[in-house]
Amino acid sequence: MADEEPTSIWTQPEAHERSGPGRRPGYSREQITRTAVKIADAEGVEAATMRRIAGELGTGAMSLYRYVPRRDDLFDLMIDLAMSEIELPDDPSGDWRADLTLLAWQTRAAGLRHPWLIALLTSRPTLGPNLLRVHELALSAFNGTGLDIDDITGFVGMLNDYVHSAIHREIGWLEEARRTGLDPERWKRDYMGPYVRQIVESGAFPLFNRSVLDSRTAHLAPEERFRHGLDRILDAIAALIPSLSPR
Amino acid sequence: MADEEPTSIWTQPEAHERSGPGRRPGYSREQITRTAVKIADAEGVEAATMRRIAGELGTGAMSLYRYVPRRDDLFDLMIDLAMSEIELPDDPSGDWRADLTLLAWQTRAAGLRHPWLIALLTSRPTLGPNLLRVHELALSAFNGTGLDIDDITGFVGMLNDYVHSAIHREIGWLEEARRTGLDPERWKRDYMGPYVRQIVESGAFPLFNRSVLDSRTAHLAPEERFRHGLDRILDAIAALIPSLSPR
DNA sequence: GCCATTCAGGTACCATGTACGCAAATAGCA
DNA sequence: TGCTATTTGCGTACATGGTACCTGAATGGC
Repeated sequence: MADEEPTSIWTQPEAHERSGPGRRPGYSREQITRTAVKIADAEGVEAATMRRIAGELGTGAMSLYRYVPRRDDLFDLMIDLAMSEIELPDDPSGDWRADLTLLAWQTRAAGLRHPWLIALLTSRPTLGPNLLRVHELALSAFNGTGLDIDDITGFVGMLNDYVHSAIHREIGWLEEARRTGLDPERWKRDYMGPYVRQIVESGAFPLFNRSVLDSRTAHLAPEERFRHGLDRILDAIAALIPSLSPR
Repeated sequence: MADEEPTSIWTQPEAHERSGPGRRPGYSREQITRTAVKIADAEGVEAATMRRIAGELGTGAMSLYRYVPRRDDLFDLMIDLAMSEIELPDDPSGDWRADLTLLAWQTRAAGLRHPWLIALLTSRPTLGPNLLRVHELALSAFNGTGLDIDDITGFVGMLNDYVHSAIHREIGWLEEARRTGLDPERWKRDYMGPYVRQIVESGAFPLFNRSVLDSRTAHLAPEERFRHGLDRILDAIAALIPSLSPR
């Protein structure tokens, strides 16, 4: 039963409820994944090392390898666990805009709860069951609009691009502050601040300056900023749907 | 001159042309960065280790630390070097759509030449001079359209989101194949293929199935796919610009 | 020609993923 | 009730990574 061949973790389900000889497993994929998620939430993914996770569970690092082939696979499991928190109806409501709005806010909530989620998600081409579930609902929101599948995937892609990068921006410098070990306020003032001020004062990039100095949305609460961008993307999609266009 | 304080590398320019006592530097930031880029292009960022870069230059790993504070800063320098290859006019042409199209294709070209670029760019909030230059041109493309700065940054963000994630998708599984050490063809067939087939055959996600089986754009050449998506985003932006709308 | 200063880079330390191997546990069978 | 095949638990060990520290070599000014 040697699997020399590297295969996706989703094709290697956990051996459940075995009935034969041999010691019973003392842990589980889910338990390990939950522990990893807990650590990553509190201290960042880079803190969720095999030894650390094992330590948290009161065991040795190598024990984990009975449940997870490689650390990268654990990332896939973490992503899927986080995605499982996204609560959506089983079927689309018929109002694509409402469905996608709900999906966007749910995704944002999960992304803020697990600041590593979006970075992992966009860095690994993974297709866990919960990602599939969410994606399926996104696609099905456009059912009945008369769009063909290419347009639908295109629009869902547009929305996902926005949602992911908006969350990324919202978290980005917060995470960077944590990684460098400074508290967010100091990071902004002492680390990035002086450089940005220097750029602004140089006057070399006038529109960048305006985007820093004259921006109104920059001073909005994060939720409002997210809502603004989301509405704009949904407006854009609406404008591209021929059957909705006045023309 | 102890800098205990962590500061952005852009506020710590290289000490050029010193006139005092002491040995002359034998290397330079740029030389080190170019070497790192060359290695990363050929074997991935993870191969561009301090030892490896130093080895390529015929020196010891620790010598690099005279020029670059930390490896992360080297990433910022690599990003900026790659961005410097993006060739753009100094001033917008007056045709925002043409300018942004050029920018998108130039960005794609750089992203394909340096498969690590987009991943690093989206994972690090960096503001190197060349990124600023490119961003400034993107913003200035909308000068004269009567849009306020918040709308402009919003539209530029929409475009960037698309361009980055489209390149990411185009490279994504290719990079994953390289990381796992399989050649791309085998990776698709043996690694991801069986799982996708299993999902499709389960029939659990009908629209996902259609997006896999009935998609026409999936079979387009990568350039055409990119062009399609780009046109759609630009159409969407155009539709959102009030002064261009028929209404 | 001496000296303060700067660079080169070897050595060393610690953290990480993980291959290997053996001990412990367990269910079926004698 | 042992015996055995099988499976898990996990200590040890190795390779590889970033980088702190330190010594010696080079260099321009006095």
